[in-house]
Amino acid sequence: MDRRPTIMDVAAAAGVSVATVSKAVNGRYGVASHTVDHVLAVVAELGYESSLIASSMRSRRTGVIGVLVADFEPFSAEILKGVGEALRDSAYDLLAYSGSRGAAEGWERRSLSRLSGTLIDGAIIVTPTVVNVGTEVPVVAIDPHTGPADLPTVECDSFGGAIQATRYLTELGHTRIGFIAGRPDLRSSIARDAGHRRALADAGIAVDPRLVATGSYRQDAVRVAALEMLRRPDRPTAIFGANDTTALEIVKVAAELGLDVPRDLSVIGFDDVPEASKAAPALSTVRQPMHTLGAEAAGMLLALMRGETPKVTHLKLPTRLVARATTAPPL
Amino acid sequence: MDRRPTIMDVAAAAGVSVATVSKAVNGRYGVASHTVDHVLAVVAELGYESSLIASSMRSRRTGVIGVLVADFEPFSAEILKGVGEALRDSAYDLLAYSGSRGAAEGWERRSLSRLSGTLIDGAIIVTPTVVNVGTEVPVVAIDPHTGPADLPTVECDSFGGAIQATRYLTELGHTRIGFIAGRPDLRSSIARDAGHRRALADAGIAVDPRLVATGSYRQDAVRVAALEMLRRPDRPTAIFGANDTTALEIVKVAAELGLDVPRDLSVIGFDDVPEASKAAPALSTVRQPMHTLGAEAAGMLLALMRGETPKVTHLKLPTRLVARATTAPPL
DNA sequence: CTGAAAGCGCTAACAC
DNA sequence: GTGTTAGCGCTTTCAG
Repeated sequence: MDRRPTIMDVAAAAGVSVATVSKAVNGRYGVASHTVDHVLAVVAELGYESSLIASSMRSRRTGVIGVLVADFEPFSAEILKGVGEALRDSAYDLLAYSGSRGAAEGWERRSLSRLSGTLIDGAIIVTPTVVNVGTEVPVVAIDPHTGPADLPTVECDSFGGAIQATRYLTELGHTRIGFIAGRPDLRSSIARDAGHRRALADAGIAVDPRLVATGSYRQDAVRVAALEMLRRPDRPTAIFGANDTTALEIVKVAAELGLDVPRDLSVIGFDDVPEASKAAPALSTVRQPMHTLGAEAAGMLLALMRGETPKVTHLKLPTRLVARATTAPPL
Repeated sequence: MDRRPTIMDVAAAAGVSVATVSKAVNGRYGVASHTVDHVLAVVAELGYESSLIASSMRSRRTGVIGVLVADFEPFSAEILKGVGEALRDSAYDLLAYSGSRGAAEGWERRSLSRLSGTLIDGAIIVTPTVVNVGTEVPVVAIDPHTGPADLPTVECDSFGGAIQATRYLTELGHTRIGFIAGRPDLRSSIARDAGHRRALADAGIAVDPRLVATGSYRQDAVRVAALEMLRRPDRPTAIFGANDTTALEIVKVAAELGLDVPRDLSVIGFDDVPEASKAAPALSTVRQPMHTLGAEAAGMLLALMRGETPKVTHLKLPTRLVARATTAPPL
């Protein structure tokens, strides 16, 4: 726990000024090469590393890209892997940040504000609910939740994906299909709801309002909704959960109620997070390409940071149905 | 992209000094409550958020915990989720950092040095190769790679896990069992090698040095090793890869060589990252509890940061064999 | 109760 | 080619 050497320590040990050390370390011109060598030797000997904070405070460029998430949960972790892959060969460090109160409204504004202009040169915000953030650095949003943003965005086709999910259910022969939605104020959530209704309409099935509930992507709310829906005498034979976490919770509730999945109840989710395929039974779902989402956002951000204007600033990626073990024809 | 308001802007708008703003924002004593109210109102109006960097530069406490990784790959992403879960209800922000040259030796020293004492109040380092890092903040290492560290550590039982893997193979009837190791200088890697040999010895099988190679956890090296091993006339009927990434690459090479897994070759890995179960065929492996690893490290770090001395400073968690579709008896 | 002023470690002008 | 100096935005004594 001894004190980390500062640039002053190096300067003193090398017998030069701090300015010279700074120039030597950063490879600036105007320093004799033997001085550079000497300084670098002292740097190595002392194990000096410039403080990211102090330098970023002055220089306004840090070589760090930030990924802002509400929370490190499965979805954002997958995104992060994608961003990491895309940035692996770039010269950028990657910093992922999650505020302590991820759930609180406005986390993205707070995090961005705390980091931008100083610590990071650019940011990727994952599932922000607020997107009109004024910042000093380029920002790309992944799966933004509110209306059309002025921010460049990358997301998957939630509408189309939801159609795939519900259509799959209708094609299996289900007619009583429940839907447990995400947060009603969120864009992707609304799109999934709309897709569900469209598929139902396409199959000539009327929407039963008692078979639609709001889970808000929150475990407790999903549980309440699922319990109520599944205790009905005319309970649905299939439920579409607006994301995998929702769907997994539905499966759990069904099990508690003594219902066999998929015999008594089919369940399908959305996302295909790793947990979906590891669940028992493995969850049928609609896969969104989370790695690609992250990688595309990274590419877009890099372009923005180079001062370019990306040709596509609102990328929408396709989804794919992944039928696994929680779906079957109705009895 | 307008400039973020600084504390000076707030002070000017509120007609007070920056010192007063600082005190009001941070809830320090010695400010009239009506002044506080007024300042806070201005803060809200302007959308001011203190710069994490600037404050950390002065105050030495930031309320941020850092997770340092070489790279955001599957293993570290799982750890991160575990840490995130454990810290969800704490007051700490979580910051995960990966330097641009994650592969380079000494990344952990560099990252830690750049962040510690300034940006973060404590750190969890994932799979560091260097652990004698002198720092100003408490540090916990997960799965450290070198000898007994003076640092508190959390890791899984690599030795026992490797025994499980190889024993499973011998029990299936394999006698020619290859091993593609990780980096020879890494602790967990050495332990897996040792476990493999022990299980072989237990089964009365002599170690054939031609069936042991070093993959260094690097795709290219694994490929070379696997190709060489599998092209031998007396090729092994099973290979144990020191981690899942290694094993997955072995499966790939086998396929290219026209070998059917598991009919012609059994493959088993180590870790059970999400990718293992999603692979086709699904990878048999030894599961290490990555979430728990992360959560335990977080708990330990929190204790350290509170100034406590954790009773256990070197935690070793058990592993579990997960037999899936890449293992079968030899022909 | 409030404000002026001194830095935290570093970089970038600008002198020498 | 090298050193001096002025801040970056903030917190913290210490006066008033």
